[in-house]
Amino acid sequence: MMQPIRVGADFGREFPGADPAAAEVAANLVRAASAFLDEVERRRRPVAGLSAGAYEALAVLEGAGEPLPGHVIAERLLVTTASVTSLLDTLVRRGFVTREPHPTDRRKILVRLTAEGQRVVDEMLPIVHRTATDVFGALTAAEAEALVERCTEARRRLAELAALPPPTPRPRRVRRRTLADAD
Amino acid sequence: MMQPIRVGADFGREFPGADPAAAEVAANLVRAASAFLDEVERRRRPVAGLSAGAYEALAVLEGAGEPLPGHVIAERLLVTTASVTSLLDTLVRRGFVTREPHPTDRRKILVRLTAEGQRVVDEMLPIVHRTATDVFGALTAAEAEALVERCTEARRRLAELAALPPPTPRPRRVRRRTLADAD
DNA sequence: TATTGTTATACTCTATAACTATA
DNA sequence: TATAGTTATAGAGTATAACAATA
Repeated sequence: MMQPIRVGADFGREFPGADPAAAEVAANLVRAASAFLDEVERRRRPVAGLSAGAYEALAVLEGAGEPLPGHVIAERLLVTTASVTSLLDTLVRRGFVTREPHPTDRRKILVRLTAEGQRVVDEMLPIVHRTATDVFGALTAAEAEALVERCTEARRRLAELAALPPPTPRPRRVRRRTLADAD
Repeated sequence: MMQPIRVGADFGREFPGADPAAAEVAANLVRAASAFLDEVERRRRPVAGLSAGAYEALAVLEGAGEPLPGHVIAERLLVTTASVTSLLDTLVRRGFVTREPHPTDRRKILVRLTAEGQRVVDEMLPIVHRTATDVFGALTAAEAEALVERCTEARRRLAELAALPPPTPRPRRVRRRTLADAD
């Protein structure tokens, strides 16, 4: 009952110049990734009731293996330092990290994982990996490697595209209906 | 310079029972999908400055080909009717949809795309498909089909998992470091 | 009673801008 | 001047709960 997301037969007429197979790949990839993240969040919620960003911040800290200044966390999370400030407010309030002064540079703070924070990470990371195993563990080594390769090529291409100015208005579309109501 | 996201050599010791290949597939898939959505948003922003949810709502309306009651939009978007109310407030204010009374069921409203809303959809959808073509258009038919298949299997598996109660605490993890700082 | 939609409220995430302290 | 962090402010998105109107 769970079928691939497919484009309609008139896709080519409606979107001249667009590749139907590419559209299907994109739709199916995005939906799969989104469903995966939903399942991770569902399983992870009971651990500490934190948002995805908060769990990521804890994982970054734990991955570094040492206290980190705020702007480094901001870089890894791809958000502004202002956003990190409020994220850390939550984590400090919940007792999962502490702020301490940087020993040599007094502009900086160091964010340190508490024992409780470490406990959260120790519960949370296996949940993520277990979910991955539940979802993708049945793939053959070749299938897994092919998937990783395709995703890496896509990320490579996307990194190039992101460096370009957004393309200007496309050829106008002809008529209606595509993969709209695929759920 | 853009390499696949890989787990560390000690992954197996740290996360007994977790499949390293599955973890790599999950990480690469999620990152690729996220980068794709970022690029779509970057290209789509100039069209009308709407959020992803607002564009999706317009696409749902246009895909249906007729005015829809609010709760149907909520179902398709997987959000509550309360969320749709505020989403529609924005779209009405911007002039992209109108609310009108349902002819027979006076509890309902019908949301209708305006000419301006139609214009937004006509500009926006080709941008999405063009992005897909830019990113995935170089795949062979076999590669594309394999990708679609793997994603569909994952969604199928995830639909099963979502129906289960979240699994209870996993075997404890042994030591530190995995795919933390892969960016 | 159930359904539809709105309002009220609250919380999180994120951003920009202005500001302080420090380098 | 540049960097690090905070505060203030704002806006989007989402949710739950209570409610009104209608079926």
